Formats: sequence, structure tokens, C-alpha cells
Amino acid sequence: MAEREAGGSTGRAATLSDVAKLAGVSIATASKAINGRDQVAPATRQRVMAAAEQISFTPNELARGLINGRTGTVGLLTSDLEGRFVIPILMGAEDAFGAGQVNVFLCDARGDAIREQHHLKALLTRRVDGIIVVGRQTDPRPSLGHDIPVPVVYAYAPSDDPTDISITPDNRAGGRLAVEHLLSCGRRRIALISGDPAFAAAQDRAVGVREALTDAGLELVGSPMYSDWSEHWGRDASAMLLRQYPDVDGIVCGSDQIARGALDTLRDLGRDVPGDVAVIGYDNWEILATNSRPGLTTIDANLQQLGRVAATRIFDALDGAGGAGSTEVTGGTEHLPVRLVIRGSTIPRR
Amino acid sequence: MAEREAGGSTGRAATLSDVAKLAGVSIATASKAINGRDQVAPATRQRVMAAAEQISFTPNELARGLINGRTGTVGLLTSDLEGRFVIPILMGAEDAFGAGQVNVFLCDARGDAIREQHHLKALLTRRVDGIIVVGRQTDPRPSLGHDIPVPVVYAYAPSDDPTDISITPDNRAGGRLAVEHLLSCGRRRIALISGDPAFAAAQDRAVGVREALTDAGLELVGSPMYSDWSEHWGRDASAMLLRQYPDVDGIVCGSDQIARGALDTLRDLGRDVPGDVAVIGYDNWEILATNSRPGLTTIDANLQQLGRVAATRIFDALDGAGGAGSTEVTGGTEHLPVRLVIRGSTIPRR
DNA sequence: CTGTTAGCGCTTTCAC
DNA sequence: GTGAAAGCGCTAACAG
Repeated sequence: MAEREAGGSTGRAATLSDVAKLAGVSIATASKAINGRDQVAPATRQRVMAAAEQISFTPNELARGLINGRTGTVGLLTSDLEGRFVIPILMGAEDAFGAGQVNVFLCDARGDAIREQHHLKALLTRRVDGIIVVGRQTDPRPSLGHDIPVPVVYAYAPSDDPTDISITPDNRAGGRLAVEHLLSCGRRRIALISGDPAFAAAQDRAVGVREALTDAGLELVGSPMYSDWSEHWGRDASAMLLRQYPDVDGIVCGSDQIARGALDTLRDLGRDVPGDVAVIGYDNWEILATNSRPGLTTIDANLQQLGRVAATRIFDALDGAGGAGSTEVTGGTEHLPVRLVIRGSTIPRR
Repeated sequence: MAEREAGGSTGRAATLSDVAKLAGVSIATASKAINGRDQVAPATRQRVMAAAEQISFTPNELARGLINGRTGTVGLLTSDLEGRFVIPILMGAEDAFGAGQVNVFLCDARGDAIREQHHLKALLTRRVDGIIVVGRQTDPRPSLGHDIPVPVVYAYAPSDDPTDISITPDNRAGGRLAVEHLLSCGRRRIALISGDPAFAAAQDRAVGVREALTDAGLELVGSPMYSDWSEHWGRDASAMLLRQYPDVDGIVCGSDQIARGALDTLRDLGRDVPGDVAVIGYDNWEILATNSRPGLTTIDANLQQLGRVAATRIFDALDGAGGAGSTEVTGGTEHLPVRLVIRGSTIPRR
């Protein structure tokens, strides 16, 4: 019966029954008062609130979740070891319904299917309201399947099952945007250095690039150069490119890493950027884009918005399924707009 | 009364009572069977397991948590917008007790005290077993205070309250390690370019650097150069340094970003790395360290281990408080060892 | 071995 | 307005 020190650093947390006792009301009334139900006398509410404050009562969301079937948590299942994509997506998901409304379990599967299975199970056991799956690239990834009792949304990388809900940045629009910007900077001899051609991201961006060029009555200088997304490739590819086409005046790069490599090579070759050649990257990876010489103009995929939309879709699906079915949520891939971030690599500063 | 489609994509999850009914036993027996209690006949257990399997029953961890007071979740409260430190720490915490045992709520306060407060409250409401606070730099950060009903561990950045439990990388040892490596590479004229001197990290690393030099009967070339942790500063500082001390043969940098800038400048000046000057960074930020020319030797803070230790401390504290008090967990700052990662910037490849 | 009972902390009818 | 009671899904005594 001995009570632990009140307010002690590990004393058991106050319960609603403690509050009720202190305020001299029933548990039910305390509950109503605290949750702002209107069938409570103002004076009573006062007393209850004061009591709650006094013993710093924190409602137990688990108990609530047991009753209403919602936990206000979502699982974020990823293999993005760098955290470069997943962090903004997580921030967006957190924000979708206001600070502290939704909490996110971040699980890193580290590219291991077994570990992913473990995490998935753990998330379901914790009764998350939904799961957001974040792929490593914008390449379709295996579906988790349909026998999962909560909504699943694939973010960044779409699911390979078209009946799943997927949300991905509009890579084609990104490609267009890059070229249109170079054109508006007066460039006409534009080349493309991209990453691994097996990735949808590389292909889609290339399609956008070509479309925009065609629309302007132009053609790509040389053929697109594909290899990997690294700085090394950016350096090597741009060296090759300039050797073959010395009069290139704009380079679209498939990633900021590639762009960074290109800038290095241009510098080594004594070419002026952007005066001589303009360079545009992709991803807006700040650490790379802001530290390069000059700063790197690039395409930002709006990942935070992507996270926000993903979280919204989950709760839409939940509400749709619970309601009369009027808000039917259908599968399919949604492409989110991207945006241009201009720095010194395409437009001279000042 | 209409049952939803069994196995439907959003049908309500199976409960223990469903399993019991299907197996023709009581709920209690089903519980015992599933949790491997030994007071269950093998045949019965078989039947229960089969039933559970059949309707893909997943135990509700919330309900369990309600009873035993443990949720198997921890909150990770951070302001590390890049996610560069927090992701490895999170992975370590996840791993501390095996895959899927513990799940981590990642909350990004974005450097905003109000938002941090919101998140803290949300975490407590979700009854996390403990909280890991990850600072942005290894600089002491304000304590969350002691009126939190669960254990709090400060990781990476220690708390400014010495009675809190803090776990931080050993920056001093890191400084020593960097210099000792340069010495072992035959360098004798060593300089230090670091970041913001207001940061404990900058100071502590500098102390280690000086100690190691003193032990070798040497002195730093010039005085330590402090400004910020950026590539820009690395470029500028190294240019100044080489102008003043052209015979420097080793540069210790306070961050990989600074080191990267230094490499750029050395390249511009036509100095050979590592033949002429060896450069060592700090952080082992892969994207920077592996893409530089040459690859960057650097100090790795073992963040994953840090996360593992942090999670362990939380559950130690929990067990200590619950038990007879024999495992008393006391506050204080624990310094974790760091390690050297050798690449081409200090030792010629092949 | 198995089932009954109580109860974790909370919300929600439904009487009073 | 307020409180008694039932119950969310599960576990932990205790009887049988």
C-alpha cells in the first residue's frame, strides 16, 4: 500500500481515478470534464482541471486507443540508410495534423527483407493506424500485399502493385523544369548526365528533359549519359562530354552528387560556371548544393509535402472505410509537383 | 451485427477472443498457449496456434502495455534536421534488444522549444518506456528536468544538468586519435582547422589534439583556426594556413565538411594529398568522405553503438527503479570511444 | 490442465 | 449534471 514519492522521477503516472478522487467527483465526470464534453457544470470542470494540473495528470493514450481503435500513430518503414529522404517525409507526416497529434515510428529495415517483416509485425502489434513505406529510390518496390489490417501508403518509391496507394515526386515534370530553366537562361546546347538507367527516376527525368527540348525545337547534345548517381561519375562523365562537345552550354544532372562532380571537373578544366556552362542538379541535398562553388541550382522534390500527403491518405482511407463508403480511397500512383531552387550554377550572382 | 469481410484489407483485427472461440477454449487458455506458458496441454496449444495462424491473429501490444506498464517503445527527441546523427542512433536503439523488440518514435523538434514540449507531451501520453534526447552538436543542452515519469537519456549532446544521464562521443580521444594517426604517417608539422569555438566539440577535440602533440614533443603549427563547420571555411582557412606556413604536412580538421574544403584548396594550389600534405576529417559523413579526392580519412563517432547504449540505459533505469534498487542507475556523462577510418587522404592508395 | 474472475485506464451509454 | 456499469483486449491470480 505504500505510495511512491509523489512526483518522484519514476513514480507511477497519475491516472484519471486519481484526478477524480482529488476533485471529489466520479471517474466518468472527470473524463467528461477533461475532454471538454459539455454535460459538465463549469464549477466542476474547474475543480477537475485544477486537480489534473496539480498531480500533472497525462491521459493514457493507450487506454484510449483500446477503446476507440485509433492510436494516432503511424509506422514509417524505410531502407533509406542515409535518412536523406525519410527525415523530411517524416516531418511532413508529423505535421499533417498539427504538432503532437500524430507520432511516427521510424523503422529502418536496412534493405533486409527479414528485418522489414519483423518491423512490420512489430508495428501491427503496436496498432499503428497506418504504414508509410519509403523506398530508397523512386523505383517501384515490392508491395507489402493486401492482407494488412491498416492502410499502407508507398511514398517516394511507388509500389509495384498498381492497386496500392503510391505517392511519388513527378520526375518527368522535374526533368522539364530543369530544361525550361536552362532555356530561360539562354542555353541552347544542353546535355544530360544521369544515374543508373535501371532506375525509373533516371528514365522519367530523361523523358521530361527530352519533352522540354522538343517543345523548344531543340535536341539533346549527344546521348544521355547513364552510370551511377555518384560524384565520381559526374566528374568522369562531364570530362568526356566536354571533350566530345566543347560547346555545351548547359548540363542537366540526374542528382546533386553528379552535378557536384561536374562542377569539379569544369573547375579543373578552367570553364566558367555559369558564364560558360550552366549546371543544374536534382534533389536539393543542401549539404551538397549549398557548399559547391558556385551554389547549385537544383530540383527539390518537396518531400515534406509528400509526407504530409501520405499521412493524410492514411487517415482518409481509415475514415472512408469506417464511414458510409462515400469517401472511397482508390489505389494508384499520385505524382506530386516538384520545384526549382535557383542558385549560382545557372545564374551569376548579383 | 453484420460482420465485415474476413481478411478484408481494413477488417477489424482479430482478437484473442476470436482465437479462443475458434479453438474452442477459454480466452485465458488461449493467452497461455500463445505466450508459451507451460500449463497448457500440447494438443490444446496446437489447436490454439493453428486458430491464431488461420485468422492471422496479432496480439494487441497496447492492451498488454496497459497491464504490465511497459510498451516496448522509446521516444527519440531531436533537432537534428539533417538526420545525419539521429539515424544511426535510432538504428542502434532499435537493435539494442533484437529486431522488433523496441520501436522508436522519432520526433523532430526543429530547434523549436514549443514543438519540443508538444512532442514530449505526446510521447508521455503514448506511454513510452523512456526518452532519448539527441542534440544537434555535442554541446550541452538544457535538461528536460526531473519531473518526467520515465527515464531520460541524453545522447550525443549531454545535458547541462550533471545529474542527468548523458552519453556522448569522446571528442578528446578523437582529437588524440587524429594526431596519433598523422604522427604514425610520419607527419610532424601539424595544424588544426576547426569549427565554431563556442562548441564543446571544437574545444574538446582541440584538447585531444594538443595532448597528443605534446606527448610527442611537438607543437601545433600556428594557432588553432576556428570559425564554422563549413566547406567554405575549410577552403578559406587552409588557403590562409598554407600561405603562412607553406611547410605544413598534416591538417586536422574539425569536421568532414571543413576537410573537404581543405582538400579543394590543396588541389587548387597544386599540393599533393597525401604526399605533400595529409588531411584528416571528423564525423565519417560518408557522402562527403567517400566522394572526395582522395577519399577522406576521418574519425567515426560510433553513433550506432551510442544509440544502443542509450536504449540499454533506459531499460536499466526502468529495471533498477522497479527492482530492489540494487541496480541503481546514477547520472553522469559517459564518453564512448571513437574510431579511426582510414582512406586516401592520409595514406597513399596501394 | 482449464476456466472463471478481476482489473489495467479510459470512454460511453444510460439511469438518476 | 452526475455517477454506476459495461467493456476495449489482454494477463494474472485463483479455483476447479
